[in-house]
Amino acid sequence: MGIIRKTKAVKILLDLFENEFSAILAVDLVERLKNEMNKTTVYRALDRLEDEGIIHSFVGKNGLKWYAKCKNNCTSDHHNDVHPHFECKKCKKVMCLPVEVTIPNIPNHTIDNTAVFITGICDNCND
Amino acid sequence: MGIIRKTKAVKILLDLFENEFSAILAVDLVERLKNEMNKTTVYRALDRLEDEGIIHSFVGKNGLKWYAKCKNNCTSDHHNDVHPHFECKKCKKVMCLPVEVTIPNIPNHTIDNTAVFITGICDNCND
DNA sequence: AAATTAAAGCAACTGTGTTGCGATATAATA
DNA sequence: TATTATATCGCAACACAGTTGCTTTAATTT
Repeated sequence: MGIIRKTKAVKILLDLFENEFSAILAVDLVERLKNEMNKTTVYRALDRLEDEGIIHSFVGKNGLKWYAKCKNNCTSDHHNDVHPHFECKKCKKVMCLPVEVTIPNIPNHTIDNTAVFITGICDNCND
Repeated sequence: MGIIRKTKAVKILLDLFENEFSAILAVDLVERLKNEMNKTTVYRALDRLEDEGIIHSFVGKNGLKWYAKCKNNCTSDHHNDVHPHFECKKCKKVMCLPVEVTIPNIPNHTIDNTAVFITGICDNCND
């Protein structure tokens, strides 16, 4: 762990996430890259990038998997990106929101991980 | 809307949710009821019950669909159950938490719906 | 450059959820 | 109660995201 090969697939994906502000659907990546690599390759490379703490994944309302770049020094052991994900009903984009969500104390429960998924209308579409 | 037929499937499902505190996986329902009804029937009856505001659904970390009984006078138009769902890593149960989660204001964003999914260890397993 | 190790490609598969449609049950009406 | 209308059921087939096994190819190591 800690070592990730700079394969063609990894380079392409890294580049893609570098230039993409919003999150990307796994299936969209497969579609966009179908001429450059096999879908198995896409899924496996995404897995590796996530293991390395370079990107993180989450599941949308419909059960589809999204990926977005990590910004908070995540490692293979721990993802620090516990921010909400926001899906705009208009432009359909999904974005990471740079805000903290505080979960109220729940008696006797040990909280391990929190995923917040918000839908609504984003700032861009709200003008 | 507002009228739901008391079919065999609906009765069985209602009874099941009445006696079940935690949420139930759709696939588990299909499995549990496979001798009594077809899986298509299960999915369609669940749809109807959700439309009527009797149960609500959400998606777990793995993309699987969960259903749980509504407790806050939900209607077909609006589900008021905006509580977190908590999955225990030990007993694997998923429960609705009766707490409010406040999402911080996000400039220029219109919030429509919020889904919070928490994983950890529940009170029952924490003793 | 040769050997080692990891990633890529392909095809076939898994599993959840959906759809179309004829058969059947429920409710409305006569 | 018998008849008609309408919604649900069951079945088989399908859609589709994601996975697996295995062989080939590419990236590192020595």
